[in-house]
Amino acid sequence: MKTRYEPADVEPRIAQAWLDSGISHPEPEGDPAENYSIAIPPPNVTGVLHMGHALNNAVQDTLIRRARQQGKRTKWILGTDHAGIATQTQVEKELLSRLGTSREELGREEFISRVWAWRERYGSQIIEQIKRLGSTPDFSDERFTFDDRYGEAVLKVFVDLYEKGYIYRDRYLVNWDPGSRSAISDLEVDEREVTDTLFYIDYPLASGSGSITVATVRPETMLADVAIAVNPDDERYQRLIGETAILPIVGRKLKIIADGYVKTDFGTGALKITPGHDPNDFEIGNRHGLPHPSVIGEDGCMEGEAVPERYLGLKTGDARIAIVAELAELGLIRRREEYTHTVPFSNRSGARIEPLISLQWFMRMDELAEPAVDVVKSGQIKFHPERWTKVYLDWMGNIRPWCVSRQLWWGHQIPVWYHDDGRVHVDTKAPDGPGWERDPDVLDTWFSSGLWPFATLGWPQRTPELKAFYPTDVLSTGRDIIFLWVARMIMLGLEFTGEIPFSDVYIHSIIQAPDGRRMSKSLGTGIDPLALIDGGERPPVFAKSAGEDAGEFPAYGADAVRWGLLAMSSGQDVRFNEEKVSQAQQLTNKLWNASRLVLGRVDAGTRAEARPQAPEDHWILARLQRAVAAVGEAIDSFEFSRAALSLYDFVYGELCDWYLELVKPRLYEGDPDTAATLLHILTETVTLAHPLIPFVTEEIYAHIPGSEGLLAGGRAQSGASAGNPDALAEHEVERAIEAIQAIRAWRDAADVKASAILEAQLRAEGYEETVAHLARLGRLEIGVDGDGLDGSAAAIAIPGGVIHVLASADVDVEAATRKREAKRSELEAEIKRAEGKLANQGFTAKAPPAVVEAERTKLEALRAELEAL
RNA sequence: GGGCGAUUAGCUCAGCUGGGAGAGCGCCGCCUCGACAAGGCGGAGGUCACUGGUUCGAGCCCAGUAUCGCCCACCA
Repeated sequence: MKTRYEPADVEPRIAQAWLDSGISHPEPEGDPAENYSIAIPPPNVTGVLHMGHALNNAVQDTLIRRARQQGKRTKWILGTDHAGIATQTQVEKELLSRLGTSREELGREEFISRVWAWRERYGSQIIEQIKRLGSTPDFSDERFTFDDRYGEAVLKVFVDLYEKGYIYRDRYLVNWDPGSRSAISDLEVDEREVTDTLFYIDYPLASGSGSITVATVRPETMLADVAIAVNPDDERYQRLIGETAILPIVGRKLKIIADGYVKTDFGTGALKITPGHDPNDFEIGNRHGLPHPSVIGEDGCMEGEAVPERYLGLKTGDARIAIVAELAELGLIRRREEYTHTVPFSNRSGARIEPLISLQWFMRMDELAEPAVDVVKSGQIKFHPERWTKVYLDWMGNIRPWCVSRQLWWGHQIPVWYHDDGRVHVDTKAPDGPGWERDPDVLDTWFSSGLWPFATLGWPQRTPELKAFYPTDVLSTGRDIIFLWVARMIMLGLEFTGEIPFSDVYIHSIIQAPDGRRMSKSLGTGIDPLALIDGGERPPVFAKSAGEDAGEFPAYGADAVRWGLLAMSSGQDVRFNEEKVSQAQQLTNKLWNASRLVLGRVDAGTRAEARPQAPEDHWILARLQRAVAAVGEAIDSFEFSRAALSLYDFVYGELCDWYLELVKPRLYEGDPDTAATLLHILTETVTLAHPLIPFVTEEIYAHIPGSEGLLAGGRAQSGASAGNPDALAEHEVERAIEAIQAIRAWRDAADVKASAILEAQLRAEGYEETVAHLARLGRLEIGVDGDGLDGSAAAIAIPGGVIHVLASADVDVEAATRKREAKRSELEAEIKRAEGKLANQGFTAKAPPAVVEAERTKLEALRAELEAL
């Protein structure tokens, strides 16, 4: 065994062993209440692994491995998402750049087959990357949201919802994304701040007596104006309500109407109403029974009956310039001003949203939302951290219809056929006979992902998988898709299975770039998890100054990356910090070397068993017990950073820093009880650590004499960590540790060489069992006969007493005295504080007795220590 | 406009139900001591953003202020 743990030598081999072992592929048996299942958030089939995946995989794999240790039959459902827009866009780009062709040129069927080919080529990439992380989803049972079987479930859901009246088709104002040339949902729209010119335009009154001025940033939409609205209480316009204005350029008559929506203090207080191209105007138009003509087509160019011929086909931007020029010529532009406001952009294509009236499929959500609200309010589904509950409930509380149709090709085609004669056929199967044509649109990707937890298990068939693993237990994801995905899974799960799809929703942290920006490939702030694992270029975002080379990542290994990410993420958004990964690397290395110490010294015949002999054995067993509880509770309550740090504290701060040092003499003597106990401690420690750092623990486990099978197979924590902790022994060891630290600090202060063994006298009770440790680790020769005090050069204060150090050339007496006096005044100050507190009647009267008692005990101990000094 | 979160050591962050401020990294000093130099030991370093309040006692609870971040929302 090497002195340094090299993850690269170990991890691939072990990952393969896990794959071959079948541990992640359960038989579909038993009851979902006893079984444990998680459905992975399916990554985009053409995606590559990023930090969010790495963290989320660490989370889910930790949960899954813990469940295995608890003896549960576990299923981690794996699969990928066809990701409609994203994938289609990617393939279209590829077609254009490599073949100079477009999907339109290829035709629908050919294009789809190209996407499948693309999927064959790149689809397994992210799955391979997930393997490298050490994740153990069921690789033998991979799903895809565009598989035939999955597709059947999607169509069935559509048809059912249609028949129940939830899904309907309507001409409605939608968010049109000119980039992907499709409608998109409200959730795919980002608001961005933009500076536009606000034009004040005079609309002449039909009466000929003057004009009314409206303000707009989109003059080109005026061609679709149907009215002018003012606030009914606006005194300026009272007399104009009911009058008629003339739409410039076109000459159409516009009624001046009153509507409470109009603000009196913005613009001119008069609003042009364009229901065909503005959501608010659409509402107002509906209230007043107005038509909603359209002047902008799906290609973002001017079209429609209302458009004068000279403007037809112009892009909206060009049309704006031309129309403003014409208005200026007519003398109707009263004013222009800079105006900064937020406007919608597609977060798919980045294009500015063009609100358009369009014939689309919608899903009514309010009724479906009700039970989905109830199960969260009642606690059947819990969010972690808990604050996301409110976010979810607020959104569900005023949920709006969902536009589910997309004008794409890569997706589940809507199962609706239209006949020449006007008949409509909605069914999972095509109708017989001629004259039918299928709706060309496909469903929003999130429509199919919404079925993920049950469609992956074979629903609508009552498959053994569905019976055994649905409902699932935990859904772990990022907060950006709470509405897009989580909410829809809950609604659709309840509607179609009658059960909650999962009982806990864990919302993991977002890991930001080291400089606090969003991690993004295009910004150059992304960090590739695999570069961290296997070593690779450290991105420029790490550079201390611009242009400086940030060097390379060492090959930290998957364990380090997993632990590091978990330790970073405490439910809060955090900056990526490489030190945490490095800290984890040290942890794995430490554990590795600790195991070398133990395994190199025990016989092959030794079997792990707790056979405590000395106080430190009881102490470490108690600490182990505590660590097992702490790590377990932390994982169970989704506090992964706490779990990671609790583990670290135990392995580093207790096991390696102290126990191994204390036990060394007995280990070197070859004491069989010590060896057995050490093996027990080591076995239990790797078991405890395994969900968080699976590779190194598996590797160590394989070297432990008598170990059987794979640790990942679900070895349970052996509960009997030697029964009840021996409180007395624990206390003895604690004070021994404090004493050793005091001695070391004193040696340092007194400038004593590390190699010097000093003669000393112990003057303190309670070290009978541990005095040898004080001597060895404090590098003292401790006599206990009480002689030799005359030669005392210094006194070291330790809990419950003092150690006298005999005069020696190695001791700087002056420095030692300074140290002693410093300690003395420290003690005096603390005594004073404790006395003051106890003298406070309020404290003694109102504080809990236990607290007061603890304070008294502490004071006594301090006084004793000072006394001894 | 509404909501949520953050503000603790030089840096990145812990600190769960109120009872003497912690970690990792960085910094200083010592150490090739039979697991580990990616190591060990010791140390320095903090008015817990600010102002009030509740309490015997506040980093933690309450009110307000400031700064930063995120989410939701239909002001032309």
